[in-house]
Amino acid sequence: MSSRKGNLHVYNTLSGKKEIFEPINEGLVGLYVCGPTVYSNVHLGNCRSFISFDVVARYLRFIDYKVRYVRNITDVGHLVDDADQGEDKISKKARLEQLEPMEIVQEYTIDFHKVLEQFNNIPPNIEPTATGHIIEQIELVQRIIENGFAYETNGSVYFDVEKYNETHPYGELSGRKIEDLISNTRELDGQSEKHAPLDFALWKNASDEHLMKWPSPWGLGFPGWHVECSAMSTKYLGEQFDIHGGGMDLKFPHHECEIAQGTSASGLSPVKYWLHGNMLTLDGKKMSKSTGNSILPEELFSGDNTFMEKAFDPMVVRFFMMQAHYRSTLDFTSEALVAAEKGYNKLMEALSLLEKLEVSSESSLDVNELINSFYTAMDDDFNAPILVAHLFDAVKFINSINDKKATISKEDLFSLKAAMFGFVNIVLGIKNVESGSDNKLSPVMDLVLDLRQEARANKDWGTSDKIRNGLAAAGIVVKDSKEGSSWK
RNA sequence: GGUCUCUUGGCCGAGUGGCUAGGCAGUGGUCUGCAAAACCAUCUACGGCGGUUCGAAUCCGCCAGAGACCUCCA
Repeated sequence: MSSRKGNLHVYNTLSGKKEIFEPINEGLVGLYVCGPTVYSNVHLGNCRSFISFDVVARYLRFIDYKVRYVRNITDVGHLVDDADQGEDKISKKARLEQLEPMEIVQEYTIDFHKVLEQFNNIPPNIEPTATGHIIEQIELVQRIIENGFAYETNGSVYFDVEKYNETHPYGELSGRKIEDLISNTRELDGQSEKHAPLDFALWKNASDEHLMKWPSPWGLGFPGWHVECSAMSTKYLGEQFDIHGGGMDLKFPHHECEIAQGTSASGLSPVKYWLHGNMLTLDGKKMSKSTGNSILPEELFSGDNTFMEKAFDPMVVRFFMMQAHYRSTLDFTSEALVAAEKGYNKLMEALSLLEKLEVSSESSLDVNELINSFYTAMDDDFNAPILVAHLFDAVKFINSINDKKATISKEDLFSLKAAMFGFVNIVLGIKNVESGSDNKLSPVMDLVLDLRQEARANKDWGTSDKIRNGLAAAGIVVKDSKEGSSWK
């Protein structure tokens, strides 16, 4: 499997094209993904991003890389819009609810973990918090000042963008030119402290009413908007690491600033491959909490929402997301979810059928070629939708074998089982939702189906159909085949 | 206003110069006591106009529409 490593190509936002993936240290991958700000429940759009990068981490490991996956928890609020007078988002909510800021942080961190677990995401190896790395952030700011790329004003420290731009291209990630940025700058609070409107805060002086603040060489304050990711990625992955992921909406200014901070601190561009996931849309518009155009995972799983006509299992939602490429927007509609649910069930059916197939001396299809297509799909910038398409090729093949219209050899069945399990469960992270087949129900069902079978043998269709319809009403589907009846 | 991206069949969604994407839905058939499932076959495409090319959904230009970023946001 390790021979697969050289084939992976990833789309690097920095270069604007697909590049062959070659880690800085052979066999090892440093992966950093921007985590959530824990001042409210994560919505589905946030989840998509974390699920996308979960698949990235999973596939890298699947092809035998040792991955250190770091994803931060932003528990220091970032500045909000002008109306909030630069007030910290987390402390604002804390005062509104008469709670300690860390109480809020705790509540939503737990929620975040719970939701991602429902989506079957694998936790990152390190999940550092911003408040736990204030010292590292201060040290980073100091280094940037020492290198001449930042200055202090009234207890706040700002990054000197124009100075940086003299030697490094500010805007290289998001494809912006500094002249355009300057001409488009809006008047924002605190601008009078800056030498130039484009400069951004590395450290902010805290007002008296500010709840979250720490001592620093520049007085009491709190870290600026972008330093935490730079400080923590450097600490755990080094001054230069392989992959940095995040949503498209973080490209500018957040990731642009991270590049500027990292480069001005160490002299090295911090990230080799920048990967950006696209937005989840609802009614064709970006899912966003602030516009009310969002849905919480819980609401989706319970069906308690105004957008969807029914409830959907987390695994169905995850499968739905896998049918779209991570760099494309994905529109969330009830109709599309229903379709995905059916496709998901079909895939799961085939997977369990794999355990019962009869083998032949030869295979009527090139199984190695089929399995190879799974790898090829994922090697092409984690193209999960293509992988899913090939998985359905396999589904068709499996069903045909079951119908005695195709054959598979013992060796090929072994390989196919391993590959299907590997790509569906391990790579895509999709597991089978157990449907009522618990210990107590099972013998009861055996008895019921046995009775029905007797009725059918007597051509007592009335009784037979009554049983089937009754079970259907209870959500249990009975399927008859030549070998007997089964249920789920 | 600036920068960028997108527009694929009933729905979702891949593909980026010639070769079936796939899922769901539809239609016809096989199987079945009838269903369901499955299998086989089949239908509905590349926003509009022009250009490059032997050939374009795919490259170029213009037009229309949508979206993202420019401000915390995955």
